[in-house]
Amino acid sequence: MPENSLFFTKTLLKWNRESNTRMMPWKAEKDPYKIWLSEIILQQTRVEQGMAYYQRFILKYPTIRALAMANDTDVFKLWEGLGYYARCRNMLFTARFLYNNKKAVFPSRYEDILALKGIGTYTAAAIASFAFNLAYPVIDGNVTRVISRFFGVGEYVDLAIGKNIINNLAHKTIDKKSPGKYNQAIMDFGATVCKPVGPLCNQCPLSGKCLALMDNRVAQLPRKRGKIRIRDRYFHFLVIIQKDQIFIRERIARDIWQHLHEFVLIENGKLLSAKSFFSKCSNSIPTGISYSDLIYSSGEYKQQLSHQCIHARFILVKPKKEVKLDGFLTIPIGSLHRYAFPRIITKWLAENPFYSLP
DNA sequence: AAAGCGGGGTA
DNA sequence: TACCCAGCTTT
Repeated sequence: MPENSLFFTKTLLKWNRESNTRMMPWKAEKDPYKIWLSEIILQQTRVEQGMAYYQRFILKYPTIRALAMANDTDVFKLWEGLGYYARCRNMLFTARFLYNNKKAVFPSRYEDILALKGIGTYTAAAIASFAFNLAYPVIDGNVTRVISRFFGVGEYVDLAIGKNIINNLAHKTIDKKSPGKYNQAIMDFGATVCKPVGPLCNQCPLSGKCLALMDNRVAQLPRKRGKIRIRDRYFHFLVIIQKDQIFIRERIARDIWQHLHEFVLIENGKLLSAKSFFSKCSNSIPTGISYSDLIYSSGEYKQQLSHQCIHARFILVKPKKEVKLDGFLTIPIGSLHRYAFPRIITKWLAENPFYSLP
């Protein structure tokens, strides 16, 4: 087994030197701030999806100080569409923490990096190895897959037992001399060769000693526990327009899309037509708004989240009586673009420009 | 240990 | 459809 582990490490480094053609803007980057940003953006996010966001962020907020000074609305606007918005919140918090308490210097010890909000074991190891060449193995989806296949780990990798085995193997196989290079190598290898589906075993340099391949279990590994169940929710967005102003508010409840914005939201057990919406939800609808104020009602918009499926209808009204709403911002329609909204709302906005509506 | 959190790509 | 992606935090 130790010789297999050495073969594994050497082969990945060799593959990285000779065959790894994957290019990313933050490769060879040494600024811990930029590495941090790239790693946060890439949590549960494909490189191709995060690339443009990274470029825009670096341009607008090139330093810890710049990010610490930014206002929340602008930063969330830049994050809009990327998902997992707690990442954005935590980055802002940590940037301000570092700026106010650490002279805007990013910590260089693994434990100190790990202690920062929004940074877990993967991200701490990535920053420690890439920026400071410390020998901490990254363990992400790629690494878990490559290791579990090559070493034939059949335990559930999302349970403590399997995690421990992967963790031990990762520590055993990391190259102590070039941990950054090695971490980069194994992730790129997992993304381009040892892929989740359709791995390129026929041209894989590890195939000679890959236990999963020998046992014909490549497609079965890594093993994971059962899947989650998805909850359906039905959102009715009441879009209220009054003298070229529109009502929006920030979502602050303990729910999805925290710190993004929305219109008046009324949730129901099922998706209602505009007409039944006004009759069935009358006690949730702000006073002074009635069916006779209806200008337009959209079809069904759907969005699949990791744990929920959102069904939404947009109902546009222009109340005849003046309405006031507590907790809402009234902003000019022309300023909508400054605020971050969930994808389902930006999609509706894009397809229904207000100038085209009656 | 399990749940919750986005959005998009791929077979 | 189902699965997964350079995961983390809270329950």
